[in-house]
Amino acid sequence: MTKSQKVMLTANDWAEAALDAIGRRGVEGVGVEPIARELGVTKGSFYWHFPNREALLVAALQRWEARETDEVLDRVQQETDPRARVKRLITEVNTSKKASRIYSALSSATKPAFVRDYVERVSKRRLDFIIDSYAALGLSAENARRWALMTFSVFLGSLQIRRDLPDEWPNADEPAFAEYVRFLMVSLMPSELDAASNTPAPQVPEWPARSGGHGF
Amino acid sequence: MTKSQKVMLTANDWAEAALDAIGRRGVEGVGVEPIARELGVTKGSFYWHFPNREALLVAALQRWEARETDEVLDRVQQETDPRARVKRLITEVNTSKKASRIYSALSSATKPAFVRDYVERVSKRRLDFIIDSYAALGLSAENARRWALMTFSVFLGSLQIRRDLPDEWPNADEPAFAEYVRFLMVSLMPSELDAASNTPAPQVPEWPARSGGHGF
DNA sequence: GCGTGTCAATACGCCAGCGTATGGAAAAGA
DNA sequence: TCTTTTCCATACGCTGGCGTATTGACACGC
Repeated sequence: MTKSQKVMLTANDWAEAALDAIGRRGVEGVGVEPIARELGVTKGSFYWHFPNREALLVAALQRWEARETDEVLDRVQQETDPRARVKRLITEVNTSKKASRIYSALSSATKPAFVRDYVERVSKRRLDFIIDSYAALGLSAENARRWALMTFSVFLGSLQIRRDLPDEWPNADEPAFAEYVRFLMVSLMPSELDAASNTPAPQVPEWPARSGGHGF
Repeated sequence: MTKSQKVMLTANDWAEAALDAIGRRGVEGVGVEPIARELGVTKGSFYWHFPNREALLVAALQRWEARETDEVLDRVQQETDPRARVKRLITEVNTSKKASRIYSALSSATKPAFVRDYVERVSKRRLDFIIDSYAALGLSAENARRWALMTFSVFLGSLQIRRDLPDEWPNADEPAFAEYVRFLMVSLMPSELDAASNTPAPQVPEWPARSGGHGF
């Protein structure tokens, strides 16, 4: 354990700093010399831990993929009730402004081509998880997919709105936030009729009309 | 009219090329020398039309803001029926893959600080337009806002899904696309009960429970 | 104590991109 | 025709960031 007082950076420290830089300055903003300055060292340290800048990006992306799947999904997956899962997913929008910035920065990145692979895997895992949650409610495969796509869209779109129009988004401590969450829960949850309509696998479309709705 | 055969670039040509570069390489990818190469000229041409790179970005953003408000909204605004407007907005997701890439690149950009102002104005105009569309259905201000936030989220999230998970998104020519649009229309449209419940401006929440839903 | 391995600082060459300065060609005006 | 204006090319200096090479400072095993 070599760790006197000079802190001794590890490769994970660099990867974490790179992830932070992605969130604050985008993928293009990940430079070894700028990050070295932020860490209080020079790039002489970096090129001992990594062969080049691309390896740093790979390490950061691996770290990101691990966190966005294992940690986040595990936290939502502890909810056994599918309805609680969706609600948890919605309220999860307002947690970790930093993680959402990283997601959007990676989603819009193009330059290192392999970034797209990580984004695609993480996004697909999330979507599949939501699909499974809706399927657990008894929906057919097609319907579960439709509901999941809409819920995932709301999740992603909410992240962007909160970033682009922060004044238009209710704060988590305001009552408007809880009201909006309740509103979304009603809108993003199929009614019992939908679920019940799925037991014998009907061939007719399961959502052609709406009898009631949000009325009271 | 000086315009023999040497094409004679104008400032708008540069701004348009910069917008295209934003969509393909992000805001950081807007360089005067790379764009000059793409236009078949040198930067000697650029610095005659613009004082510096920042001015090019401003010109590109002004052009973008004008297009995203006047053109797009006018195209949707021609629909007088609020329901048709929302449907038009949804199907508009699948048009112009390039425009959506520009939007997302600008939305995740941070470096020139004034980019955020343009994104905020364009986003707010779009959201306000959707809010007005729902208000035209007879919803209260709070409810119109809630529905609009959800619809706008679906719109933005769909753009991201189509970019991050293109395989999971139905093509416009497949029947699954039309079915999903119909599904969204049902989900993103308040029922007549909701609208009717708004005439005397009731003080009780207008969406506490759901009587029916997507069942058939 | 003494080498060995670990981590970081320094110095260097390289390249891409910004901004400037200057010159040139061709059309427009006089 | 001669000047002026318009638009672009060329050449230059400058900066920031990448990658390499070399050296240096500790810690630890022996």
